[in-house]
Amino acid sequence: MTPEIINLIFPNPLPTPSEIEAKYPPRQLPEGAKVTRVAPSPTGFMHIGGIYAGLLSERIAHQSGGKFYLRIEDTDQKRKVDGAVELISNSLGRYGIHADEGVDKNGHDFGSYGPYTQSQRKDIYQAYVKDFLEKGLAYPCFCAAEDLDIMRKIQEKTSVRPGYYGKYAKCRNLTDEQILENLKAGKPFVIRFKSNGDNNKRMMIKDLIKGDLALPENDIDIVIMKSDGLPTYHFAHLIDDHLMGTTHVTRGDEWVSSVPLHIQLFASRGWKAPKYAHFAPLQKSDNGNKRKLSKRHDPEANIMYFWEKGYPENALIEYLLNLINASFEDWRRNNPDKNAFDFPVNFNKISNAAGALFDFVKLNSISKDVVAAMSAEQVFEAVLKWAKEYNPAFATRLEDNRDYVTKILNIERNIGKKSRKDLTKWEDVESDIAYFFDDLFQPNPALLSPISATDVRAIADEFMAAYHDTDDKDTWFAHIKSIAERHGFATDMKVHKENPSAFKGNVSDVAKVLRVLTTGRDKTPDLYQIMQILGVDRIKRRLSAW
RNA sequence: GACCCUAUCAUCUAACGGUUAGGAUACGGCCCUCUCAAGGCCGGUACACGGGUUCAAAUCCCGUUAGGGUCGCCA
Repeated sequence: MTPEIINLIFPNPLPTPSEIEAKYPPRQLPEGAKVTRVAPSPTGFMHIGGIYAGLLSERIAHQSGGKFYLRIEDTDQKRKVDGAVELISNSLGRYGIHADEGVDKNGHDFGSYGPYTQSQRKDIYQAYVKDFLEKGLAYPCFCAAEDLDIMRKIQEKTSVRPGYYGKYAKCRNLTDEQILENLKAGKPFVIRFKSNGDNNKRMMIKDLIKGDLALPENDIDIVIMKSDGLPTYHFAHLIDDHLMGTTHVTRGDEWVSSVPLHIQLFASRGWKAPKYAHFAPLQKSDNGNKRKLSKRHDPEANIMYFWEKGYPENALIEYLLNLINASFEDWRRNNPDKNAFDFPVNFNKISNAAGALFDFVKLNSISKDVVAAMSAEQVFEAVLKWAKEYNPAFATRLEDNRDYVTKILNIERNIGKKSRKDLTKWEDVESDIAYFFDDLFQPNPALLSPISATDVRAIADEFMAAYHDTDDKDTWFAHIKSIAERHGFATDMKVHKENPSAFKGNVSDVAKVLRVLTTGRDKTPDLYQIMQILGVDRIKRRLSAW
């Protein structure tokens, strides 16, 4: 390629590769330290898979004493959305996935291997593209989209492998004169990599998750620089992961078939390629088939879904960790008090099978455990934070009744293994505790049947006549038992079970009357504690209102 | 169409030539019990199919079937 052509392609001055490399010295890291990254595109949508990828990469890096950074891959200007970087940064931060280097929520760089936004690295990529051109490793291609469509149709029709390679790579053999002519005519062009690969040969690839793979060499002359002057993913990967010193690339397994190309690219510059770890993306069951969790069809693909529902951040992290390494749950059982981030993540233990189905049942179960391990105060703060964003009226109620609600949340909490585990997510709290508030309390006398109205009346009256909120639980229950006895209900469950026809019911029916009358529900947490919190006046009112 | 990957309970998975195929979630039962939840105990359910190799196969090989992925100026 003549200097004249290259100057026509890159008229503006560019740094040389060695100038650039001088600014990216090798990282001084201890032996075995891994450098990883998460590299989302700012599309305005944070996929749960992005959290999965971020978590995995972050753990791998930090557990090895290495570095983890965030890079914004915005080379597709069409898909770029305002505010997307902030969303990415906030999303990762929310789950405790902190980058050592990268871009903050305002789009500002931190760290010394930047810039970390690809659109700001245009000169760097172009410097290398120019170098590729000079070395004869790349060439300009003037094929328009329509030309490529025709090419593909012909390939389809003649049943040959589609793609820009071999004799189909028309621009590969353009003469300098032809290139000059096109350039001078102002014809749009891209730069393509001149592949020397042979599709009939296999190359052995070691993937940290998938194991050894034999993939065909790449013979396609892929685009490395688009007509807008920005690089494609493949080229940006080569340049960035080299300069930024990435040692381990963790990414979705849709990239597996590009690995031969990537290795080829690294080899073309004599650079050491990073190690690759390809994981299967989260799946969704669809009519008996599995498919990727999709932005369009699955609300839970969007990380915001979990914010709206109020899933504790820890719950999602634990669930994801469990998918990353199934041994997590054993570890958790043996280390109930440790931070989830202390769990040692291991590439070898990532399943190399097809992607896992996202399982809400399991998530909910984990979430219940996570919530049960929190203090009432912690739950209160978390619910309040959630409500401020998603249920402002409830937030106001919470703030106006901080102590009262904290007491409610404390019912049967932190009593070891028997702690209540009925709270899954913050969204559920409002309806769970509604009956503690007079304006939300809904009487439900239908639940009292088949107990007779006279019995209900008598139970309510007699209970109230001798209810003292200073009584301890045993005294309180003895009182209920005595009411049961007086009205022909068994006080002993076993006695009732042996001879049910001798009684109207048993003491649980008496408790049920009180429960339904005071809460409007037939299923509640411990009634003694509920009454303690409700207070004498409220109980009296509800028992007599019937 | 070509190429690559994958296949164990309903779900996530363990097993790396010899196990009554293990665990967790879910489900069912019992116990506990003022209801519910929790907890304790118990239970059922799986090696996709067909051939090999081997004394021995979920595990290795081949094929079939099924699923997933790639083949873009998207990442």
